[in-house]
Amino acid sequence: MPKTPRFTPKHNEEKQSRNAEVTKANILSAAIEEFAQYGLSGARTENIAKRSGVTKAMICYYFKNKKTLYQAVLNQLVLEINESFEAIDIEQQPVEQALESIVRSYIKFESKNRWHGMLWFQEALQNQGRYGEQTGWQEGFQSIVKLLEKGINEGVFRKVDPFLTAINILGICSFYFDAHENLKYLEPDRELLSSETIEQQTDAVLDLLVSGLMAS
Amino acid sequence: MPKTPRFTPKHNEEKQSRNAEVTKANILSAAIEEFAQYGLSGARTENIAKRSGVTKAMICYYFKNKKTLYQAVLNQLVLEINESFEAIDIEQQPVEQALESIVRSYIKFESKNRWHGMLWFQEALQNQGRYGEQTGWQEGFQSIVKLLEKGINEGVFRKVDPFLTAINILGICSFYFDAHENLKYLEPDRELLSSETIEQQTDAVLDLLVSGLMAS
DNA sequence: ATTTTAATTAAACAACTGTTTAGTTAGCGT
DNA sequence: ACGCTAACTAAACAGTTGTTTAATTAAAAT
Repeated sequence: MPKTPRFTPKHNEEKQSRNAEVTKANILSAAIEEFAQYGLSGARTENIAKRSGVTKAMICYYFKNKKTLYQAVLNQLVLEINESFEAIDIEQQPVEQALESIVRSYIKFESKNRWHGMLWFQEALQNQGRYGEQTGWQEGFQSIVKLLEKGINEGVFRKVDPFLTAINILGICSFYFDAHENLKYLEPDRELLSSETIEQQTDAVLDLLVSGLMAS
Repeated sequence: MPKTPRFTPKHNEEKQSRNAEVTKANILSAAIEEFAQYGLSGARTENIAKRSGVTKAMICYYFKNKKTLYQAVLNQLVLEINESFEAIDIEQQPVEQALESIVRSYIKFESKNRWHGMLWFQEALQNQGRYGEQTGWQEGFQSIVKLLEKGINEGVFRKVDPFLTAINILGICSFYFDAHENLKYLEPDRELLSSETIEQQTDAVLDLLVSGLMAS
């Protein structure tokens, strides 16, 4: 069994040449980027190696092969999304406020975590790892549906189709980031990923959704 | 110089074994599907060949190589989207009605033309062919922005950010189709691509957008 | 009918890419 | 300080994939 190497105990953890955990993590995060851009068959192990500053052999050393690495990436992402969203308590807050906090945290997640949405999209396009069937984000989706139903029953939201509307909410939040590389040419001056613009976008989304959903 | 073979003049154009135009078109449409799913580097010429029922050699015979074929696909798609949207006259109609006809025709286009949106997304993810810079869809986008500005000036629409809102409209319309392979697991009973559900989705989108945008 | 040309294919080729191997080195434990 | 083990590398290997070649066949032209 492998003994777990620790960070350099003295001085600080400046640069440490050999550390299994670290390089493994480096490969994984490089792989996320590569797979997010190019998908399973389009990704190149060479690129993943370069991105993480190791040789191709390391990938097989730690992850057996490309496909296994891809699965590892998928699992990693499921973990990350779960821990990001389990904190939110929708049940307590009033529906309008709950909607706002969901949208805010989802947009924040997408902006901090670009690769996630992109990889999710690759999965949608190619559907190889059956990411769509994985638990985790499905529950998140269902909680949006529930929230909408609750709001409708309370008479706060208009009578929309909860399922389709939940999809559309997801779409509004994701599209801006996932399609960014194409959208950025539209108004080159406006830096779409700057924190100010993201702030404006968040407001725009909330504005549109709240006005679109509220009764009366 | 190649003489252009015509369709069989007599009887009908049932099945014709050898016809450059037809096989070229077959390859092109097979390539659209393959590239839309797997992107440039992920696509396999072998698959494109199989999908179009010819040998790999034909691809190079007609399109030189994979990259050139990819460019041809991109050009083809620009043509198609242009001819689909140049017909719409937004200027004349009242803004609310114009918005509705844009959304309707955009959703219809996406539903009839699944690969387009998917390929556009691949471009967004990998940004290799600079599809985002290509003319055509940018103009379409600008016309949505213009429409929103007009509606705001007339006091029909609320004072939203026209640029961001245009992106969000696009997002709502696209996401449903582009992410379909992941969304379809959410409610397996509901056939998302059936004409009824698409109809419902169109109504849901229009409902959300109109309520979200209208003043008063 | 025959010739000619373009469309098409099968198989070889070449380039690329994922995986393995054998060997090297850093760092920990003693 | 020394040796052992795990982290790591370079290069070879094997499998895949894009492209080319040479031969074949269908259809148009004469």
